[in-house]
Amino acid sequence: MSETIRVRFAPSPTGSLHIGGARTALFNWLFAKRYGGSYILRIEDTDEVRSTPETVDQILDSLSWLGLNWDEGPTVSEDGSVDLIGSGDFGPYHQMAPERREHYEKFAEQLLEEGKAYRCWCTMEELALRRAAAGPEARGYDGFCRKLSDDAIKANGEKPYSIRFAMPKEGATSVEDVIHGNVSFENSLLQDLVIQKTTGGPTYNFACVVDDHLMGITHVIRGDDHLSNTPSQVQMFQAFGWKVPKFGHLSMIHGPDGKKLSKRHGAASAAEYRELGYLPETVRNYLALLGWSNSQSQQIFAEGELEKSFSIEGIQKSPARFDQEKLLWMNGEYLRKKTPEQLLAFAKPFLDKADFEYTDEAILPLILMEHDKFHLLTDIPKRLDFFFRDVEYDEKSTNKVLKKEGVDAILEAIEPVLAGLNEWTEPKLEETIRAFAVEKDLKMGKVFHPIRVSVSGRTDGPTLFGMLEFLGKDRVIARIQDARKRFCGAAA
RNA sequence: GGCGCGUUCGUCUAGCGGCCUAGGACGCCGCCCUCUCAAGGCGGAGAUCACGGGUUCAAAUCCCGUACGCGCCA
Repeated sequence: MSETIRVRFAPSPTGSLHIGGARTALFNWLFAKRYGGSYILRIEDTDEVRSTPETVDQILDSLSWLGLNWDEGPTVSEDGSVDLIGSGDFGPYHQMAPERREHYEKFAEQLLEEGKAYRCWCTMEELALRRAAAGPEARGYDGFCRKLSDDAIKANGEKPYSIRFAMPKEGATSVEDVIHGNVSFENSLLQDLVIQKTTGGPTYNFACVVDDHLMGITHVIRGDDHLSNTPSQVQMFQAFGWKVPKFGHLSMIHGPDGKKLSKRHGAASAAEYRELGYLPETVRNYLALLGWSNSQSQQIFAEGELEKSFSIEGIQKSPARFDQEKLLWMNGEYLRKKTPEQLLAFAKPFLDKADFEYTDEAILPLILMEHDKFHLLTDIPKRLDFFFRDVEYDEKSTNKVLKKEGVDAILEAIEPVLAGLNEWTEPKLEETIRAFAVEKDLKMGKVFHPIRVSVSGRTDGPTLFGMLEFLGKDRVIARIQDARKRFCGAAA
């Protein structure tokens, strides 16, 4: 029997989209694309204290940026406003919605009636007290209220209670995991989890089970950190007589030190990588390669190729460390595939933030000139700034090149040569400056480098003659004169 | 502490009993190209496949144990 695959990504809006969350979303998305299923987005906002509308917006924004568009879930309208009820046949797509909360209450009540769950009046204090009394061996809930007599229950009357799931204590629960294979857990170790808090709200594990069932989820693909919760969830599915979905637990992403990736390691959210100047396709491609590969160890995937080659078999069980170096290399690869026009469009937000004015017509040929050198979108304003504003001289560069014996004389001598040029073009400039070096019996570098640093302020940059052409005669000569005064001790 | 998961070059990985004197990619090193910086081309170093036992004619690949790491619960 071939049922239609339905997967979901279910973030809690308590922070921006973490890079690990982005990968979980990506793998769900890829899974749906590859096996012809639906990818659902569900917001798990049961944490009333920490969930905020702003973080919902951020998460949706990051997902959209990465191109991980959902088939069902919250909707974002033209003006950017978010509707959490969303569109699709299984909504609302967030757990705080009244309709959803009614479901959780109804199903908790059902378990209560069927004797598969029970009311628990234990307070935190009582729990702590009994745990202390039981000694260090004691673990989890002691089942106090599960054993309560009818009279005792009546005696509790209207006092607030939580609802606990009555976990079976015999046998074992097997989790069917498409990545790890079958994993088995002893039931005696499973806790009688609270499914409804004293406040009336559902707990994470319960809401998750109810929603996964109601939304027809066939494969639950999530992080390895949930593997240990899974047998409890499986038990709940079974208590309702619901079909248990298949699971797929993805390994974690670690920082370079092997510890869980966090802000401590630098950028940890998708939004940060966007701001650093990474392309969405880079982040997508790189994240896919963390824990997945095809048999050819292919590195770069063209548009649409990833979702075609993706397969469950290629998913790695072990955790992966996040390698910033490789990400940077990959971004360079993707940047080089872009046309100057595309690069300009992508770089716009960064150019507009830069401290200079530019026009598209002026900057386009410069982007072309430097095309192969960018690793980040932020490199575009960084490498091109001196074409549009005054030179900022790099101290190392001026020390190394301009503050040298004989440099002033060379620059002084080249000035009239450049001033006398009536054809200010790249080939003509090259011909003239080379001829100058030959005539003066100087090595090419002896002439090229001082000019380069004088006009750009640094040793690295675009091809010299192209740069001179774009700068124009007046600015070149003015900058050479200025540099001589400032660094070569030339008379003012 | 209990349970669970994991372990191939520094890093991401290929490998699913003989093709492995372990392949690719990032990074690193060298050379070439060259007006700098990149990019590109070529080459190199780098993994006793965590360790110890089995099974087998043959194991990175199968089984068992140990160690270490991580996760969940407490």
